[in-house]
Amino acid sequence: MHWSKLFIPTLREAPAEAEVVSHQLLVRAGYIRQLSAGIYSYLFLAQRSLLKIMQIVREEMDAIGAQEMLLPALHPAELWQESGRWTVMGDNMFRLKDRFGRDLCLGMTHEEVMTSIARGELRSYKQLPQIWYQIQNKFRDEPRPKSGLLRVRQFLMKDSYSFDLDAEGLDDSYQKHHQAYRRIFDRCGLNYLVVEAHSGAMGGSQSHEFMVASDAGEDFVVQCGSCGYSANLEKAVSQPRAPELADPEGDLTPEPFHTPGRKTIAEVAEFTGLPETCQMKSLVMVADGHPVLALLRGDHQLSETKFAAAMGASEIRPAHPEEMRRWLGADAGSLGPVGASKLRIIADEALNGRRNMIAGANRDDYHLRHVTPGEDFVAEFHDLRQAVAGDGCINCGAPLELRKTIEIGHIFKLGYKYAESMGLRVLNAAGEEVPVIMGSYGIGIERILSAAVEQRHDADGMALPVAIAPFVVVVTPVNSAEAAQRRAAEEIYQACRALGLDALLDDRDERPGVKFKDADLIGIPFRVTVGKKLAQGKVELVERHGKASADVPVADAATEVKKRAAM
RNA sequence: CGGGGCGUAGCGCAGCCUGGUAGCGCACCUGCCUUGGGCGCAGGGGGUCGGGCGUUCAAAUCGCCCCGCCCCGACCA
Repeated sequence: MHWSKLFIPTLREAPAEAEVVSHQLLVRAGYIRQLSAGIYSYLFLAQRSLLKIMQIVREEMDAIGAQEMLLPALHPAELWQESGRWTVMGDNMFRLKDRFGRDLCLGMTHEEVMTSIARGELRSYKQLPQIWYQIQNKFRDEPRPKSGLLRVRQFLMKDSYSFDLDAEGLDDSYQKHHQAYRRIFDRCGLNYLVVEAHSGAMGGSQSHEFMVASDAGEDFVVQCGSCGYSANLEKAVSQPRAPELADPEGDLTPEPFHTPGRKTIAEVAEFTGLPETCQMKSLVMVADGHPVLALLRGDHQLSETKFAAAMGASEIRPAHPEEMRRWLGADAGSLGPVGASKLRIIADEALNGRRNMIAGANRDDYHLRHVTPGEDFVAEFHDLRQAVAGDGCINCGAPLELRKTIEIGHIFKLGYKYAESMGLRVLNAAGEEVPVIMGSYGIGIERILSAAVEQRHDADGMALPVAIAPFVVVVTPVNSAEAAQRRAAEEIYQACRALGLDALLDDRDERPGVKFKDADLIGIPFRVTVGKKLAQGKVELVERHGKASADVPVADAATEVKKRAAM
């Protein structure tokens, strides 16, 4: 295509509100424009890139036997009421009414619709397995859209759903997706990692996330450099570091001592001269309406995800100050497990086997020393703490690293949740009616583009991988006043097209600097510069990523690009 | 929803405190010039100063209300 005819509105300066690199560059390079908070228009270049990403996704999904469909974005409330998610999704769901006052919503995900199709049509185990997918807009009323295309209210998702007769079949569908996702992200040129994840509001038993390491991301994952264990921080388990000081020996009795004004772990540590690892942190929580005292080692943080899972609770919150006083008789800062009879007590495993620790006394401005779990109070032990960098790997003991990441894909084993709530059953070989076991699998299309920009950019702009760049090569005559350059550039451009390369001819009447800057900014992987060396029959072939440059004969330029682009 | 910041030409910003003709750079248009990294010169177009109400002879500027956007937090597949 001829650049002079295209709409590629590049900017010298990034809009003030863009903070993360991918947002700044996508706007500056004329890929996207914002319509409203978390709502973006994808202009010509973005659309070309997204179409390429979607094509890769399609090819790999089709390769595992998945069948593409397109479901509605507009859903009746009844469907979501059946699964129970009409209420579960809360304010995150866009809701509207039709002219008759009937409730509708915009689809945030499509388990309900897919399940409703399946239950209407699937009758026999002989029809299984099935994998159905679509690439479609999702709508989520995010509390806080941010970071350009990374967290938005309307976005493209490839979502697929598997239907199997039994757990073994689901394993197979899950593995197929896992492999397909690897191929998709490999082909898109991303460096990514696969981590264990928790299932959240989707429900289900097993789940993995595909993550791209980036400071622009919002998820934290821990990773073991030694054995490869990796998990979302919400889910990660670890060996805690050893307490800094050994516990006092013996069957000592809890003993109150005055701690005036010392409320935080740090203040008590400073006051007693003992490390934070000697203290029990007491957090009063409410899980599905029931009061719970959660105990952690002083230096550890509660993982709310793990806590909710341990409680089997769907809604958890910290207790209000008046609740704490009612249940324990003291304010936050002096709370502890000894004598806490009105609450269920659960403790992190790092406290199991510890002796004679310090805890709040349930009396304002007092703490207890010599508190021992199992002797001075009874608690259930669970993994409740958030892993931290430097903890030991649960598998091999090596120190864990913490990385910030962008989630680009997520696969779930749903189990029977939707089949049961929505009545999706088939007859098995024995003629018995059994529920179908499901999986659901998502890829954020725009996040692939954003993550690629985050991962591959420099001071001049983006350097997109060949597979997802809007064009593979741009042919740039340096001096558009020179007919010979124009002619050679046009020939090379045509030769590239003849080889099936997505080529762009920069035929604009601009100074060379402008053309170079623009080409770098929008991130075309290869540039053929037609300039002075044309007199010797040579042009320059420049790779955007790394800026390596080579002189090649005019006649070889297109084939050379083709060769390098295939690498 | 809590905290903070911002809203003046397409983009980046000044002007506001101390009320009195709306400015700068880039971009855009015309002409000349130039042609290997956002070139130069000359001329030109473009503004409900986010919106409403109020104060005032007079409001971008002061007051009140509202809206929008961004960041932090809460929340989140």
